[in-house]
Amino acid sequence: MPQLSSGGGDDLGANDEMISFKDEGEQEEKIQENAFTERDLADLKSSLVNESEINQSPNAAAVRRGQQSEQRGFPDKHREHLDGVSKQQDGGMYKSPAYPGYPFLMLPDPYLPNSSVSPSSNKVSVVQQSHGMHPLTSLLPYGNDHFSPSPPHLPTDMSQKTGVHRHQSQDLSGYYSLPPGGVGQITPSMSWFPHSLMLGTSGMHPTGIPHPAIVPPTGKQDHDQYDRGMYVKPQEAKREKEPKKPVIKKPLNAFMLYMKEMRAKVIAECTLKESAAINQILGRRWHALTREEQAKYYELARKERQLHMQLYPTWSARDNYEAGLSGVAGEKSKADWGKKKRRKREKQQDSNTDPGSPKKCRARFGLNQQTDWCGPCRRKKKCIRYLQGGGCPSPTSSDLSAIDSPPSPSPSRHHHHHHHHRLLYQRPPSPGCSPPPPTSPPTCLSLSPHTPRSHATRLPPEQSTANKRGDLRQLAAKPAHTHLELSSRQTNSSSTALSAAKAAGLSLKVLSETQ
DNA sequence: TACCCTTTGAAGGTA
DNA sequence: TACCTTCAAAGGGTA
Repeated sequence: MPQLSSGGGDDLGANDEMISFKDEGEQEEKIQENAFTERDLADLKSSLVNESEINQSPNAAAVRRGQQSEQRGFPDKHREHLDGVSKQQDGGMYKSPAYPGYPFLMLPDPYLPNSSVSPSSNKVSVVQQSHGMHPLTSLLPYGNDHFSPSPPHLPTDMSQKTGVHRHQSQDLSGYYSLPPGGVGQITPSMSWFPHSLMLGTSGMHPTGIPHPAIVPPTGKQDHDQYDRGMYVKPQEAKREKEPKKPVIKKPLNAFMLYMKEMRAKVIAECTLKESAAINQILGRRWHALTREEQAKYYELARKERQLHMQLYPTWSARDNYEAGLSGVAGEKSKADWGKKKRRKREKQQDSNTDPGSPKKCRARFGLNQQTDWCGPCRRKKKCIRYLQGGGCPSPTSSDLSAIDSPPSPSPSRHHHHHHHHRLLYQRPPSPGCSPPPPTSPPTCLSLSPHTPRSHATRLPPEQSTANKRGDLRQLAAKPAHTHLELSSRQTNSSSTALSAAKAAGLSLKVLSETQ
């Protein structure tokens, strides 16, 4: 999340630490450490002032750890803090019935009318209503469908492994305006009550308020996404002596939140339906957002994570991994997992072909020339510029690392990039795609996958790695002939030609591919 | 029917 | 510490 962390107002890379919002606590620290956040997020923070006292605890990370370790003994310090949080929240953001659902009970002030960021300007608004979802669903990463009535056995299942214990609901008391201390006496299973009680969602069984993040362990989520209210169908629960563990989904990150909101818009504008293409557009739009705009989503995501932590103190992302591994629960079957593992191996095998290089932008240019770093280096990731120990391309392209190819990367890497762009070009959005907004980069995939230079400085290095990931996946999935062709061409090309290709926005690659 | 694709970000694991 | 992998949403496409 470069935009938020670009230190000193320059490009994102300035401070790698800019991985802001990585964690509430970390974020807080980063904010304090980085001048950027102080300035660029001043509005955000000011708008969040009320909440900052609440959620941006001195050390949110510690809060989580504390929560997780709470089962071993919740630190009094945290308890006090959370009590304070509860009190503050009681009189604050959650008093409004306008947010009758998790997690956006926690909607920050910026999303309130009197905030510095007006709701109208706030893109974090109603999303996917077209899908018959609650107007706030867009802000409800887990969807309001999770609040469908009657999940009966919740306590039983929830008290099982996945850390769905609710005895940390003293934390929730803050979010749900429960009297401090009152919730603390609630049993793990009972701690769910605050949800329904506080939400005032009529018709919901007090005990049946499922958390949106929880989905039935079986079945494809896509098919039951609007019926996830039930962790396990009663009949199934009865049938199965050992009900499958519910799957607690990961909290949505900022981009996911953004996607949920903007997807409908993109679909409407571009008449696209293919999610892959839509997501590409969304990714570009995401980079086109201003820092402030992105900050909203990061803040939402932060709160989302925070609430998720509080709801599932012992939950770990690993749980879902393990779900796939064990095949006991989770959306991923063993077969799926095996495929992923296979793909993983393929990736590793492919990466092994890359000799790698000790050289790094970080080391070569130093901190004083971070602007010359490649994207990954800015993120303290693997340098893509010296992968092959080759020459250093124009630093100006570093931010376009997603599309820029390393000077002379391994064939495999070229392959990845190649396929990436091939997809871009061969699977363009429908012609009905409307032109991008003035302030946005092309929303529709154009011949130049490059993000406009004007945005380059804000382009998160993640784009690079993300594309690499995508390319790697494509590598595993796509035939290699085009890759070989491109590789040969590129390997025979001079660095000048490559530079020209870059300058041409990869047109060379496309051309070579179509030849 | 199940998986793929595609995006960014977060988290966890590994060396 | 750096890097890698997986998962989160979404839904048309594909085998």
